Amino acid sequence: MGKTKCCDQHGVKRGGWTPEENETFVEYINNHRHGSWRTLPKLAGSCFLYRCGKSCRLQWINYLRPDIKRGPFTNEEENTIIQFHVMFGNRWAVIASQLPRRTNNEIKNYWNTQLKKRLPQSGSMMHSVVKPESPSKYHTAQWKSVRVEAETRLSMESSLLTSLPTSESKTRSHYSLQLWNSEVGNLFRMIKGNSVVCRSNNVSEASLSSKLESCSDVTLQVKNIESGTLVNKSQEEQGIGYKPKLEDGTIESKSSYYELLDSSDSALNIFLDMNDDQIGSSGQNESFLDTLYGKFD
DNA sequence: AACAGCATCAACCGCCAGTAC
DNA sequence: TGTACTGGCGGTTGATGCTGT
Repeated sequence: MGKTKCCDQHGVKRGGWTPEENETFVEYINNHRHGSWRTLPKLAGSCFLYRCGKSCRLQWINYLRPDIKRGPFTNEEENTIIQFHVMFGNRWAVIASQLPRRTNNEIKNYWNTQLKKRLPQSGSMMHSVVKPESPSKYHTAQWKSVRVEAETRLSMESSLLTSLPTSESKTRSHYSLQLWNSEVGNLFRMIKGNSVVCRSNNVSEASLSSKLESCSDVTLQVKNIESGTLVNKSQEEQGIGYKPKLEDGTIESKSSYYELLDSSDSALNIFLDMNDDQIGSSGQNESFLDTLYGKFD
């Protein structure tokens, strides 16, 4: 539907807010509460502002609200951001809800200017996917192809699931988070529309980059997506056996590889077994997490 | 001291979903 | 039921400050 830009009116001021404007604005809000943002400047009349309501709202939420915490992010806040970004991607509002005194904008800026730079660059994991004509087919095809790809790469991720101390791994939320943080979860999120570079707190940059490096060694041939068949089989399907590289460049033993494959395959199947209602929007709703938890109860 | 390039962050833009009419 | 309005969100931009040469 066509919408008029709220700031297209004549006489609407733009740009940075002056201290006087801020002061008057806060005073007005304290006396009247904001009500409708769009009508606020009119209601406020000549006492302040030739600002559009949207600008007022933003200024209040991001700058003037009394409960905003300013200043550098603590390590704890940083970890929270990273953790939730892994789970929810660029859903700043969701992440901000975990840091109640921080604003979406602040978190977004902090991510883009600080945290993002520290993350390793992901390779093009979807490079071999053939893009069908319709979005729904594309969605299905992506998921199918990534599942196949995942099956060739699970060994690298499985160690995350199997290396936890027993006591820790028994905590369902921790395990679920671990799973969600895992490459399987990452692949799943990519299909759901979040192209997020996954970085678990439990994975060092070195190991992750090692993983990504080894990923590039795996050639994936998934062409006939509609029929669900593989035109060209990958090496391990031909019995050659894919051997993940370790950080020191050595090759992981075949036996451990196959042991690990099992657990991650199960993990992938858990995601696959969930329907869209359970998953919700990128897996952020509570029923999704409950469903996920339920898989381990 | 002057300039260029980079980093930061406040502010804006466009889109979307919910809601009122 | 369709349209318009509003609030909210994420992406992007531009002004400003900082740093290196």
